[in-house]
Amino acid sequence: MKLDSEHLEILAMIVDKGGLTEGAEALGKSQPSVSRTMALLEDRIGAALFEPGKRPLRPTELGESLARIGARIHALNAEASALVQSYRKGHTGRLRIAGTPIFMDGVVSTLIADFQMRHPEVQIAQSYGYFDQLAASLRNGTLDVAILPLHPSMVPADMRFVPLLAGRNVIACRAGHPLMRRGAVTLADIEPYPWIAPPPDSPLYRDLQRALKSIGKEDFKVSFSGGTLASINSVLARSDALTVLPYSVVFLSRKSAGLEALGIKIEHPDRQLGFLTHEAATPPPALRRFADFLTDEFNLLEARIQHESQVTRRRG
Amino acid sequence: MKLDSEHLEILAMIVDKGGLTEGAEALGKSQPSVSRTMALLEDRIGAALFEPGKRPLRPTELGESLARIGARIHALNAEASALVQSYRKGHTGRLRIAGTPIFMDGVVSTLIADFQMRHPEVQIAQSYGYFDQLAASLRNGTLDVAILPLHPSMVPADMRFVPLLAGRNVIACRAGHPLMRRGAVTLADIEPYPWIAPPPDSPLYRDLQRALKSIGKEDFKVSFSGGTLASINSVLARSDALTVLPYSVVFLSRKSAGLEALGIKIEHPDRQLGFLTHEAATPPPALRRFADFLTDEFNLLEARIQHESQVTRRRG
DNA sequence: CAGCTTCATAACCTCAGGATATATAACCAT
DNA sequence: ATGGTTATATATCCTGAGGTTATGAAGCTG
Repeated sequence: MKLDSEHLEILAMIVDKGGLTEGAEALGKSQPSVSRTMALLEDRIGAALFEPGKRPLRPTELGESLARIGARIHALNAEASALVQSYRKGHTGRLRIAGTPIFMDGVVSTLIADFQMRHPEVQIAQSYGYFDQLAASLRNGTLDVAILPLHPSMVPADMRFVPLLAGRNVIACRAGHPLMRRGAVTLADIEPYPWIAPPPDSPLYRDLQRALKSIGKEDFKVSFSGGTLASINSVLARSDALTVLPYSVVFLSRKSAGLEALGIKIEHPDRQLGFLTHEAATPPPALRRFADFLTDEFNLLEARIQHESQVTRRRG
Repeated sequence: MKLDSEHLEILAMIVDKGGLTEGAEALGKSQPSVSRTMALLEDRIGAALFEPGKRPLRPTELGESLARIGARIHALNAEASALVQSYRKGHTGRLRIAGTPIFMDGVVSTLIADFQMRHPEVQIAQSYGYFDQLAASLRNGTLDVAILPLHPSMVPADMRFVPLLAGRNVIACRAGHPLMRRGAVTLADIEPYPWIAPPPDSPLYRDLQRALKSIGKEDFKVSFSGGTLASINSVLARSDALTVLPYSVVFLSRKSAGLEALGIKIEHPDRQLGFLTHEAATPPPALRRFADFLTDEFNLLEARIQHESQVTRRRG
């Protein structure tokens, strides 16, 4: 025999309120409705839930026991409703975020930490990938949002791309690097130093090639390649090697990693960092919160970078 | 927003079984039924419960969370069903039992203890009373069963009386009483001893009067009156006083209280100990169990008393 | 015991949710 | 790839739970 949980909840409310009429009112139902419902329940279980012939309806022993269970069911049901509400508002849920490694490690991961301070109930699953893989994951629904540098013309038709930051690249080195002592740096200046290269399949590797070509340097010596940002930072900090990194990454890890950007202009990649989502997929509500958060934080970051460059320019 | 607990239970089953079809089967419903139910639930909460475009249906994060709650609701619901089953079989419930004090204390209370060993989930509320009050309580539904000595002609029309034991009364005294030394006891023998009387409003008091009158004793000295069985036993054991008690009570408290019955025949009351119930009331199922138990135990008791008297007679 | 309050019943209507039949979409193996 | 297999969704119909209002019956109380 299967009881209707709703019936048990109604019973609990009646017992709690001390009467059928008050219980019905508290439930937002009519009195006859709950009366009939209780009659039906009594029929089903084949026993009285209320003492017969008592006018402020008083539960029997069995009625009281079932009411206790009904109250617990009600609490669970309310918990479920609250969970749904929280989810719909974006305060709860799981967010699957992926992006290109350097940006994820250098910029996004710190922002994710901030985001989780505000929304501890949002579980974030982060992974890495480049454009093709990211787009595929978005399409097959295993990813909610991708964060990567992209040229507007490269955005697939079935996706939406929201730019967050201009993709300015710089040549980075350790803070105490010999090149940092001079004001302007020429091609000849950087000639003797070895290079750290991002993984060969990454866009940054091609950026590095193009950047060096743009300042007239066709071939270069690679002393280290293939590492993640943490490795790159380590090697960079303990050697006189150079590399090409997004300025935002250098900006954010200056203090912690002891990095600086050389004052030499290199070609800007015609891409912007932004996030990519699949139009067809219904995004988890938490994504909206995260996207808003990212937009705000990147605006702030951009403002800080602007401010910094003005101060530096004024000083220099 | 109020979710349907049933929906959550179905969701839990689908997630548990790993697919909609299997879940439907486990629930004893058709596959389209649960499919539509889940579609309805998704509509209501405005979010996906299952990853879209996955064929062995896989729950989303939200779906899994709600399924967990659904499973807990299901457990509570099952608990309620089990409670009802247990109640209907008489293994659970509350039993309000009342009766005349001497019998309740001397016979029934020990049986209640035995009964509760077998049915620990049956809560027993015991109280005391005489006929009028017991009948009134049965009629107004504050009592489930009364245990008292009654003459068949005195059973009210709206009630049912089941006799359990013949109402043989005896003169009781302490085990080492001077009268116990002689074989047959005469009226003259008991002349010098004081009497313990039950409460004056009790049937036993009238029994006492009639019993003594039946052996030719019109007036008697009362040294103690009005106590419960515990008091009577105490006084009886520490004095040479006599009293009239049901033989069953003496039989059961011989060892513990050190009582004996005199070998003098007194008038039998024309009543039988039995239990009285209200015909109109729907009895709690546990009452049936208790009534059956009482019947069995009293049969056993009667057999033990029979056996005893035969042994005594053979010996004496 | 009259009047108030509380609960039960009646009559009506809507819609959740049961079933079967069938379409459609993933999955899998060749 | 592609066709067969399996899993899920949709269509349609039908029953009954449960919502309503109106009204009757039964406890409770002064």
